[in-house]
Amino acid sequence: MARPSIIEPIPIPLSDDELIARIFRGLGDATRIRMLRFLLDGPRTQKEIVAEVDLSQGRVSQHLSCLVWCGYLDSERKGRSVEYRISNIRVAALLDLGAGFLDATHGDIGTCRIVKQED
Amino acid sequence: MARPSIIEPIPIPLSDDELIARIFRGLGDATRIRMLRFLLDGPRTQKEIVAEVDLSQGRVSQHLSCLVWCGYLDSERKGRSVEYRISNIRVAALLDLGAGFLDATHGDIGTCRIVKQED
DNA sequence: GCCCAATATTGATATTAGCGGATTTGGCAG
DNA sequence: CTGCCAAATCCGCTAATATCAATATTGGGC
Repeated sequence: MARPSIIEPIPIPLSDDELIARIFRGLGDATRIRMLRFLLDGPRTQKEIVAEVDLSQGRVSQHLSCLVWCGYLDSERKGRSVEYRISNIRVAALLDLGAGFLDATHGDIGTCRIVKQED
Repeated sequence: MARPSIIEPIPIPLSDDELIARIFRGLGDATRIRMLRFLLDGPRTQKEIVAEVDLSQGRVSQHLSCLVWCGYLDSERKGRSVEYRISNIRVAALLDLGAGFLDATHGDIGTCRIVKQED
């Protein structure tokens, strides 16, 4: 806020609310959750991840690059493979909290027609 | 998948991954984050919330009903108003963790073109 | 019952973002 | 350099969803 718009030093000025929302939106996809939970067991190559989640390789690659960019994962080239790993204990903490929240609310979110309508 | 579509006993069978993802997706909107953070200060009526966030009433109402349904907020009729309050300490914990994560990653998520592309 | 304030809902629309499949790039072995 | 495996990118498609504007509903005071 209160930033000279003429210069535009950073791509786009985003509010704290928007940034925090994006943190959560990054976790707001079942495929990414699945990959993250898989990686809680230890580092894996993309190929292993593709086999685990049973999605097209291109899709998995996109999700992984998103997760790395946003800071949930680290990646490291290993020969022709790329190995991915959970970058931060906060990721595990977030996943735990989310799961705990789900328990506490008895999965009501599964029927929310705003997060996903399917009456 | 692999379920007799004739009977359809429960609305829809959702995987744990999908449910956890939805927990986060519920928090994945700047408007909802803004309202939740405002309510961390204490209970407020919808009218007060509308005034604070400066958004259309209809939109606020929808987001609030989503937040209640999904378990982030409780609501209580008070005369002609409806008062909303954070339902659960986990909500505050999630918001804190999200904010902490944002700090730790220096807001890189703001430039992720997958969570939101705007190169 | 009547009227108004507060909240809820609906319809239309634009944008976001997930997906499979094809193509391209990078890296290692012969 | 050639072939091949792993990964990254691009493309068209579709579903999900945030938003506005307008309208409906609900509760309270008179």
